[in-house]
Amino acid sequence: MTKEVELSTKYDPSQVEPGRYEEWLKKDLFKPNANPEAKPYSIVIPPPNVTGKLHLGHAWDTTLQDILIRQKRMQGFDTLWLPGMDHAGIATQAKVEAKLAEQGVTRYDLGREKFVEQVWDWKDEYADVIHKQWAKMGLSLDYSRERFTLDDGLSDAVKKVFVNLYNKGLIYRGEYIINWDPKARTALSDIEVIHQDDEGAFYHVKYPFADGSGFIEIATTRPETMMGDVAVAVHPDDDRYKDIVGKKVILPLVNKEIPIITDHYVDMGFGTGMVKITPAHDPNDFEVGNRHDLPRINTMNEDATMNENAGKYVGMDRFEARKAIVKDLEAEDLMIKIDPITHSVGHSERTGVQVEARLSTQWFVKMKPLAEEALKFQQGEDKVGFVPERFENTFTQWMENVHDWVISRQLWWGHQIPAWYHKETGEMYVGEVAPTDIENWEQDNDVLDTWFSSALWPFSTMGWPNTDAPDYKRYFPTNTLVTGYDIIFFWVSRMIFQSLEFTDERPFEHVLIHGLIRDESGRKMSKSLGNGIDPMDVIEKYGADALRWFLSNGSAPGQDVRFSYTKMDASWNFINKIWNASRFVIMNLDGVDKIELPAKSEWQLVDKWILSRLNTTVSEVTRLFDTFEFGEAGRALYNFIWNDFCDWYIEMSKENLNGDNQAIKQNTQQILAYVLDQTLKLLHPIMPFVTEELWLTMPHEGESIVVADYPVVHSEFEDEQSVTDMNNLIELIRAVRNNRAEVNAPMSSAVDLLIKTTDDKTKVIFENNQEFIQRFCHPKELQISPDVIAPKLAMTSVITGAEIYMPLAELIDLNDEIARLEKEVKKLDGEVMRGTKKLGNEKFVASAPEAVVTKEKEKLADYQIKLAATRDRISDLKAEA
RNA sequence: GGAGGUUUAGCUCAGUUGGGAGAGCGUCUGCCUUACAAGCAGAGGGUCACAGGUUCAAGCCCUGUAACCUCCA
Repeated sequence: MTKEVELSTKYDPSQVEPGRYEEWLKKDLFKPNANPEAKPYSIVIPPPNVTGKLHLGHAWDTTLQDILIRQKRMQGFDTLWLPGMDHAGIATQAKVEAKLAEQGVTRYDLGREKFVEQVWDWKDEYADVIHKQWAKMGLSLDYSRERFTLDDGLSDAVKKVFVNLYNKGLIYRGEYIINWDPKARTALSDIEVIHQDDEGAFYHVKYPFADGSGFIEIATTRPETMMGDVAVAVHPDDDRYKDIVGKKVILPLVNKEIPIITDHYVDMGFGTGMVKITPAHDPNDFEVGNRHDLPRINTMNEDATMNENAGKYVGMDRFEARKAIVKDLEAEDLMIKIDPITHSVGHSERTGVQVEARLSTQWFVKMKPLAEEALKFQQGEDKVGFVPERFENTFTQWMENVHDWVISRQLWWGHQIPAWYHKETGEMYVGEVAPTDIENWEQDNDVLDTWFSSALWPFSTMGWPNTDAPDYKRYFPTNTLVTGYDIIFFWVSRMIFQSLEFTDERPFEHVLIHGLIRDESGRKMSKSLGNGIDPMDVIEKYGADALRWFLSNGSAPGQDVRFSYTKMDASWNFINKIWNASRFVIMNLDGVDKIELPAKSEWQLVDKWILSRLNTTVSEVTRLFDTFEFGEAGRALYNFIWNDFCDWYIEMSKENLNGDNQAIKQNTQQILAYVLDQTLKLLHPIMPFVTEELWLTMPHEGESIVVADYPVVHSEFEDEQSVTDMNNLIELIRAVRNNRAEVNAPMSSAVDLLIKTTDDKTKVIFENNQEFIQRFCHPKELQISPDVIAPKLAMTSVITGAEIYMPLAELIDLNDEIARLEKEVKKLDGEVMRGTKKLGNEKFVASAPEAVVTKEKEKLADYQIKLAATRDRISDLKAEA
C-alpha cells in the first residue's frame, strides 16, 4: 500500500492541535476503561478557583497529572482523573463585589439571595473559561464526574463533617480574638494572613501617674488602639518597676485610670519594658487580659472605622484616627518621640488590606487531637508519601505547632453553617437537617472557610458519605495528588487529617509537590508586578505540546522554574525534530501497511544497536516515571531521539533504503517504523497532540494512541555487544570528521582513508559496515587492513582497534601535525598515569567493586595502546622531517 | 529565633544508591549532505561557593563558614 502523506516541512501546532481534543472526547477515551480486572489508578484535580483564568502554575500542575494519567492509561490501568472547581468563598465574593462596585452597588443593596445569584452567574462564566483552557492543554479528564464544591453531594459531605466534629467536641463556637479582614469584613485563618515588612513607627507616649508623681513612657506602633487600653504591664522580675506596680496611670486623651500590672509575657529587654494592654485589639494582650480578668474594649467597627468607644474619634478610619491621635498627643505634650521602624504587618491574602486583630464570636476546629492522629499516622507504614521527601517535614512541623482553625467566615458565598438559634430561647441547634419548626429558628449567617470543603475533596467527590458509592469503593484512596508547595498547609495537611478522621484512610498514596513558576528574571509572577504570562498565549505561539514539554522538563522535583521564551524555542525545536524524523520515516514507508519487526536473525549491527538503545530508553523512562522524575525521563527521551535515532540510525538507514538489497530495505523500513511507533508512545503522555497526529499518519492499529499499549522492556533487544561495536564504528567516523574539520577538508572533497586495524574484531566490524564508512567519511580510496603501511605525510588518529591515516599532503604541515599529535600524547599520557596510579593503589584494587576495577583495567590498556601508537607515529614523522 | 532551599560552563539549569563533570541557549570554525539551516559536522569553555572531615575513591556523605531565597514564629 502506498501512502499519500503530506506533512509540512516544519512542525506547526495550529495544524495539529485544533479539533483533536474534541475527537478524544467524542470517542470517550478519558473515561475509566471499565475493565474490572485492571488495577485502578486515580487522581483528583486540585480544584481551581472560579475566580478567574488559569495561570502557568495551573498549567504546570495539571500537565504533571495528565502525564501520569496518560501513561497509566496506556499501561492498562483503570484510570480516573476527576475534574472540578472550587467556589473560593472570599476571593470570588470579592471579585463580584468589585464588579458591583463599578455600578455603585453593594452586596447589602442586593441582599443575600440576589447577591448569591450574581455569584452563580460569575461562576458559570468562569467555569466555561476554565473548561476551554483545560481543553487547550489537552487534559484527559473524565468530565462525566466533574464536581463543584457547592454541589449538593459535596455540601452534604460538608454538613456531615461539621455536625460530626461538633458532636465529638472538635468544633466549638466562642468569642476569641481572630484575624479580621476589614475590607471583606470577615474572619481569616492564620494562614490567610501574609506577613510583610512595612514602614511604621514606634510612638513613645507619656502615661501620667494618677497621683501626679510624673509619668511612664509607653512605646506602641498602634496609637489608634489606645482607647481600648485597660492596663500597663511590666515583667514581675523587672526591678526597675517594682515600686510602681499596683499604681494607676491616666490613659491619655481618655483620662481614665488604668492599673500597672505584672505579667511574664512582657519582654524586659524590649523597648522600655512596659507595654500597654489592649485585649480587644491584640492576640497577646487578649491572653494577658484573660489571665488578669481585664475588660475587653473593642474600639473598632467591622470595617475598621472607630466606634463609639473611641470617643471623639468615632467614625474615623483607623489610619485617620492614628494621625488625629498623634496630633492630639503632640498638642498635649504627651508625645515623647516618634522612631521610624520597619516591622512585620499582617495583610489579607485575598484583599490585601492590613489585617486587624478583632474580638468576635467565631466557629473553630480544635486542631490538637486531629493533628496528633495525623502525625501518628505518618509514623506508620501506610503513610502518605511526600515527593520529594523533604516536604514531609514541612507538613509535620506545621502539624506539631498548629493552632485552632477559625472556620467561620462572614461571607454570603459558601456553605452556610448548619447551626440554628432559637428566636426566643436563644438555644443553639446543630444538625444536618434544619429544625422542623423552622419558623422559630434562625440559621447562623456565616459560611464555612472554603478549605473546609476542599479538605474533603478526595472522598466527597467520590460519593462519600455514601461509602457504598461505586467510585468511592473503587477509586478511593486516590493514588497521587499533585500540587505546589505553597498550599501544603492550606490543603494537603487538611485533606490528610480529615480523610483519616472520616474514612480511616489516607486520601492519597503519594503527594507530588512541585515548585512555583517564576518570570525570566526569577521573580514570582504576580498581578501587581504585571509579569504574569497567560498559558493560552504561550500555547497560541508554540502549541500545548511544547508548553507541556517545557513544564515537565524545566526543573528538578520540588524546585521552582523560570519561564523563558528561549526555553520555549528549545522546546519547539525538539518537537520540530520529532516531526521531521517522523516525516522522514513516513515518507519512506512505501509498501508498508503493518508494522512487523523482522526476525532477529535478519538484524544488522545498526538494527541491533538501535533496538538495544530503545530498550534501554524504555526501561529508563518507565523507571523514572514511577519515581516522578519527569525531567530525567525527558532527557533520556531527548538523547535517544536526537542523538541515537536521528543522528545515527536515520542517517544510516538512508544507505539501506537507497541500496539494492530489497530485503535489507524492507527490514530497515520495519525497524524505522517500529522504533518511531515506540518512541511516539513513550512521548505521548508528555506531548499528546503531535504524537497522536503522527501516529495516526503512520501504519497503526487501534483508534487512537491515547489508548495504545505503552512500550515495555524486551529482554531479547538487549545487546551490549552491538552497543560496543557500534560505538567502535562511531569512534571511527568521528575521528575522520574531526580530522577533516581540523584541516578544513569538507565532506564534499574525497580524501584517501587508510585504516590499519590492530585487532580482528575491529577489522570485521569495519569491513561489514563499509557502506557506512563510505557514506559518512567519503573516502576517495578506502583500505581496511592490518597490513596498511603508514603514508609519509598523513593525518593520524589512533582509535580503539585501529589507526587511521588520511594522506592530506597538500593540506597539512609536517610540524603542525607533529605538534597536534604531541598534544594528543600529552592527553593520553595523563590518562595512562591516572590509570596506573589508581590500579597501583592496593587498597583500591582490594576495596573497589570488581566491575569498577575491571573497567579501570580495560581503560588503561586501551590508553596504553593508543599512547604507544601515537608515540610511534610521532617518531616516524620526526624521522621524515 | 526555628525550618528548608540554592550556590556546578558566559546565561538558565540537570546530575537517580559515592566509581573519570552534562544539557539547552550563547560563542568560534566549516557545510544549503534530497526529514529538519529553528538544520548538519566540528571546537572551545568548569578549583562543582569556601574550609575541614569520612572513604581506596566526594559535585554527591558529615561538620563548620559565607552569600542569596522561601516558609514559619
